[in-house]
Amino acid sequence: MVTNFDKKNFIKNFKANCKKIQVKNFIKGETVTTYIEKRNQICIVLSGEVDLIRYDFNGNKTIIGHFVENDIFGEVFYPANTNNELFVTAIKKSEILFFSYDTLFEKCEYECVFHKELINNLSELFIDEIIDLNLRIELLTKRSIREKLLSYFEILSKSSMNKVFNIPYTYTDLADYFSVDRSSLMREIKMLTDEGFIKKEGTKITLLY
Amino acid sequence: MVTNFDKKNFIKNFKANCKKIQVKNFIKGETVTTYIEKRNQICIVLSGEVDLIRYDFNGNKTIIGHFVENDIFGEVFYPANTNNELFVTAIKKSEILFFSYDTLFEKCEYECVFHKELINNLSELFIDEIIDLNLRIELLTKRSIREKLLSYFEILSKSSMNKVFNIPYTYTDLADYFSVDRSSLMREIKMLTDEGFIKKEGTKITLLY
DNA sequence: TAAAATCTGTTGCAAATGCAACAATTTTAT
DNA sequence: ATAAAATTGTTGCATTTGCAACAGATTTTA
Repeated sequence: MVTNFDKKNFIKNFKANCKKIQVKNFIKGETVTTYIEKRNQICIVLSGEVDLIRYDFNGNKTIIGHFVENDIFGEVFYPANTNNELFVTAIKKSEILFFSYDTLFEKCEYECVFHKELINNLSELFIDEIIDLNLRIELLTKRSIREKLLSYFEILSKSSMNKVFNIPYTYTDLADYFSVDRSSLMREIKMLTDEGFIKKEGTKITLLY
Repeated sequence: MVTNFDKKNFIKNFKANCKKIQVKNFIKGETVTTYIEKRNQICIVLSGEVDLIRYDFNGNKTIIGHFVENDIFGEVFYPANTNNELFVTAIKKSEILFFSYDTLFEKCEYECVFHKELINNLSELFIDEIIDLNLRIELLTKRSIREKLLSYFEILSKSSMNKVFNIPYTYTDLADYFSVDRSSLMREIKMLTDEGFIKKEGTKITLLY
């Protein structure tokens, strides 16, 4: 985090105060939204988890983004001109906040002081989102599955300040996050294990170097 | 763009009005900045072009980001815990605006009305950055070089509203943008040409379908 | 404008990755 | 609690991609 700003508390206030927003609940499997150009929708995950899914022309599914509590997503952030069908599905029971970016900077009917604060804090959410995306790019640009894995493990290890940590995804999802074949990912993990770089128990990984 | 907001004009005003910023000039090859954790620096390209470069442990160079006029970049946007050396180099004569994100929301000593506007517009810059990053991820997650090329061509074609368009990079840089081997990229382009999908004259591409 | 540097185009071969398929295990839903 | 669904682990083989190397073209610099 950039500042000491309390994201969670901000979102709670946001929800309580601003009349320009909607909050909806979704059960697992439900479609939260589809990305429709020019709607300028922004969403924030209040609880639960959602995936941003792409189906390409031959029906292949790719998870483009994975959003958890306090993450921000929406069609505003997505480039136009990519002719993919994009939609967001709840992968567990989720509570999502919706608003239109366009109306956000309009004067609030209650002239609330809250608005200025809100806009400031929105920047923090944006920055967090940019950081997440840069992290993903950092990994995606690594040239081999091995390099991707080692970089990713490095990050997990550093952020938990421990040589032992848990991968927060299933291996199936991790393969998708790296955009590589699952069996190739498993093979590489096996090699890293056999070569003594890591120890693996389920999704619990221990760095041995 | 999300709104009718005039980014260029905003930056000009920003430069003229706000005392919390610095503007510096760089010649080709000069280092603009290095990413140092916790400095919370944000930069905007006023003119010219800069590359965000990563050198990994075995000295391989990767262009992580390419920023042109009005693009925003900086250490604030970059995940901590990645132990890479990151720095930004001017690839041509460039004028760069610097400020610290932390001081941005502090009261301006001149109490300028400009500040509120500035913060609003900063969001637009952030959103543009997020869109760029999502576009890059969209391409990076395509599973083959062929798919990457076709998606990219599709985007260039749509945004120029023409079957004929120019790739705004050298092929060397394009390979790096896709994070693939240059000769493999050239090979795939040759195959697309031979199979009659595209016509190629230098970096000018014509879609034949 | 000549020399240096970079970029393009190409290839053969090696290495990495993807694909398909399946059994075993674990998780989720009824 | 049990059936259904999803995930894991594995392999052989096909395909894609990377690597190295080089000559020719183009661009940049002095």
